[in-house]
Amino acid sequence: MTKQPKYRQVADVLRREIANGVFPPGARLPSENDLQQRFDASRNTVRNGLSLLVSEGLITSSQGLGYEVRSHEVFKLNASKFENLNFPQNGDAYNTDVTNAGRRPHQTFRVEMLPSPEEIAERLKITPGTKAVLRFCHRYVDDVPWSTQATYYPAWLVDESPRLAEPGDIEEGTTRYLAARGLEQVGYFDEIAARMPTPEEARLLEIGAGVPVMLWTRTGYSTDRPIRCTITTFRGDLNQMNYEIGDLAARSENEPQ
Amino acid sequence: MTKQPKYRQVADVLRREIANGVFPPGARLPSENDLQQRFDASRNTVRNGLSLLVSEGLITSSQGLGYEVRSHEVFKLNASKFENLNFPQNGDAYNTDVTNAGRRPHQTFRVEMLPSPEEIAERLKITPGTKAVLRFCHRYVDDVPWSTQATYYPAWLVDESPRLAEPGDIEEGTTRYLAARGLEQVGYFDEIAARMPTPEEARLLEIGAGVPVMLWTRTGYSTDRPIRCTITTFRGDLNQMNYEIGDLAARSENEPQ
DNA sequence: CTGCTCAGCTTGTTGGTACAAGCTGATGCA
DNA sequence: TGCATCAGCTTGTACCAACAAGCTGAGCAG
Repeated sequence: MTKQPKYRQVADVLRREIANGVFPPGARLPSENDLQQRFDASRNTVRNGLSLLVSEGLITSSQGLGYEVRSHEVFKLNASKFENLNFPQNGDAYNTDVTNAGRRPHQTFRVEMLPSPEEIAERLKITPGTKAVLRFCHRYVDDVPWSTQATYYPAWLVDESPRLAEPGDIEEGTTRYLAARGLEQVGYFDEIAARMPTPEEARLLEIGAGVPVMLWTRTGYSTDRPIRCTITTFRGDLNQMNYEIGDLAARSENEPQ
Repeated sequence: MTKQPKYRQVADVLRREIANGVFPPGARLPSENDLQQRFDASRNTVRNGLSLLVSEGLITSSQGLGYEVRSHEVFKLNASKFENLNFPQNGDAYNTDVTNAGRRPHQTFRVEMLPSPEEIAERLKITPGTKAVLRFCHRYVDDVPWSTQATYYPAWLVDESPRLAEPGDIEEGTTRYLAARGLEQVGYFDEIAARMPTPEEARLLEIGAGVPVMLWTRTGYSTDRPIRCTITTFRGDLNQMNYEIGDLAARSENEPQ
C-alpha cells in the first residue's frame, strides 16, 4: 500500500465515515473550514477530496448550505410488466406506480412533428429525415424531475391513426388506441444503457455531478413492422429496471414482495 | 442566458469541438498550457473546465501524456438470449460473443465458500449468513478489464451438486450441469441498475472518473425455488443490455442485423 | 407580532506559485 | 548498433489569497 495523496486520504476517511453511518443520508458534512483544520490541509486540498465524493455520487454540495450525504432509495420499475402485451397501459403505469408508492406524480406533455433523427429512423426502419411524430413527456415525482420520455411514431402510422398527432392526451393509452385500430404491439425490443448526462439532460433532470443517467430505448413491433420507438431517460441512481423472464412461479412463494 | 463562469465556457467550447469532430475520438487535446493562453485563464480555471469534461466521460487524462478524447464503441449484450432457457450456456456466451467480434477474451476465475451477504440471501431466500458458494469471474477483452461476475449458489444446492464447489471450470456450463441433475432453471428475474463505481470497482475495472458502472443482477429459479444469483458489473459506457420480448418476427425482416 | 435588513456563515470562482511525477525523444557514451 | 541518461514536455499535488454568491438566523423597525 503506497502513500496516498492527501486529498485522497480526506476522501477515504469521509467515505468510510459515511458508510459507517457517522454521517447518515441527509446529514451535513463539516464545512470545508472545519475539514481544513481536521486534516491540516489547505482549502483546495479539502475541496479536491470532497469533489471526489461528489463525483462518486455519495454527497452533493450547495452554495451557502454545505455538503450533504445523498440518500439512495431506488425506484424499481418492472420493465417486462410495465407494458404487458395482453394488457397494454402506456403511461398509466407511471401514475399508478408513483401513487402506490405514496408519492405525487406530475407531468408536462407536448406533441411535435419533426424529421426523424438517425437513431430513431434506424429503429423504425424508415428513411432518416422522414417526418415522425414525437410525443414528449417530462415526469416529476413530488415535484422532483424524474424522467423524460420521448416516443416517436412513423408518419405512415400517424396517417392511419391521426389522434397520435393531436396535442391532447389519449385517455385509453396510445398502445390501446393503436391496438383498437388493428395495430397491435406484439413484441418489443429493449435497449438499456448508462452514461454520464449531457448538460441538456443534467438540466432537464436537475442532476449534478456524480449522477449517471440510464437510457431505456423500447422499440415496439406489430406483426409486420416497427410501430414506435420510446427513449426514456432516468436518473440512474434512483431507478432500477427489472425483467421477469420465463416461469417465475417460485418467486412469489413465501414472500409477499 | 446569464453569464457562465469562465471554466464552464472552457468546457462548453471544448465539448462542442469534440462533438463537431475537431477533436475526434483518440485525439489529444491541447495541453493545459496552450489552453491557458487560448482562453486567457489561469491553469486552475482550465483544469476546472477539463475536469468537468472528464466527469462527463468525454475525455481522459494521463500524467505525462495529456488529455485524450474517449471513444465509446458500445458492446451490445442480448440479455434475453444470453442464457436461453431452452439452450443454457452460462459463461460460454461471453467467449463466443467476444471472439465473434474479433476481440480476444481472457478471464480469471476463483471459487470460494462464504457466509451469504444480505442482498444475496434475500434473493436466494435463505437466512443471511448461511454458507453459499461464490464462483467469481474477472473478464477481459483484449486485456482490458471488462466485467466482474459473481455467482452465488445456496449451500443446499451445493450439497446436491458438489462440483459447484470445486475450483475447476465446469465444461458443459453450470446451468447445464444443474439441469442434468434435475435442477432446471425455468425462469429468471433480472435487475439492472447504474451508479458511479466504488473505489474497489474502479480498481477492478480500471476505470477513472466519469465512467458509471452498470449492475446486472440475475436470480435464476427452478420450478420451486431460487437456485442462483449472479451479479455482473460492467463498464456502463461500453455496454448495453438488450431484451427481446414477445413476437419479434418483424424485427429481423429486411435487415441482416 | 410581522416583516425586512444585514452580519456571518457556507461554497463557488479565479488568480497565483512551487514542486513532484510520468512520458518521450534526443543525445551521447560504450 | 544498442543502451542509458536526461532535458523538456505533460499532468498531479499542494499551498496561498481574494472576492463573489447563496443561505440562515439574529435583531431591528414598523
